[in-house]
Amino acid sequence: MRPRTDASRLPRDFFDRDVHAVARDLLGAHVSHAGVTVRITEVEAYGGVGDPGAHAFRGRTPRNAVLFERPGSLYVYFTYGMHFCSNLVAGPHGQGAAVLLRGAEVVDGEDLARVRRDAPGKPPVPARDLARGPARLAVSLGLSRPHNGLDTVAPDCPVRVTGRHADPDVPVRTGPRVGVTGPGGEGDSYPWRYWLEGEPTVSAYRPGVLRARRTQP
DNA sequence: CAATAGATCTTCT
DNA sequence: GAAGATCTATTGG
Repeated sequence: MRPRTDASRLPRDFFDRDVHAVARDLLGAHVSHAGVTVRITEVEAYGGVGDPGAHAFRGRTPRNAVLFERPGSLYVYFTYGMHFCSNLVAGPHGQGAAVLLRGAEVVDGEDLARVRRDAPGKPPVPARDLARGPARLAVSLGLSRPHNGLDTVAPDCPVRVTGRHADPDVPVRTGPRVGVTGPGGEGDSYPWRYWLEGEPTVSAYRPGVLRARRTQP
């Protein structure tokens, strides 16, 4: 038997490339943390400064500072008052580009993922929904604020990114990014969402919608 | 099944 | 002050 080649951590060079190449090649890769391993089936590319849909669009701020760290860094942000989403910073260094992890299949540690995802008194979450959607994925992996900024390339990093691109026989599909409003969302200019065709763990497409006001106009 | 509203709070303008 | 790279429950067809 040949030793498994997908057990090694993806190196800096993997991440220090164009964000679209990194996004495509992350499909089928594995991410492990805190006893759970997932296989990535859906991602989105965010181009950094110059990409109207990206957090880095208006340059570096305290919140998005990690986007400007070394490629391979983990950018975890808090949104909608209750959810965390995770990204892997891509190259070139300093541009602010990153790949949002949007959907994955739990391939190890399903019991742990279930503990994190199941709500008391409610029916159990179907297996395919454990990491379907960026916030659900972060919950299954146990990722939140303290993990922001971790360097996944480092040998001792608790977050491991392993494996390579997807099975060449499985087509990669592309489309507009989910939940992005205005320029950078729908339209032909930013079909920057990538997923593996036929995977049940790919999140449902939902156009960006402006939320209704909470207060009087 | 599709559409919508509510939850909840950080961030930047 | 307002919007946000979301999720869930609920309502309506």
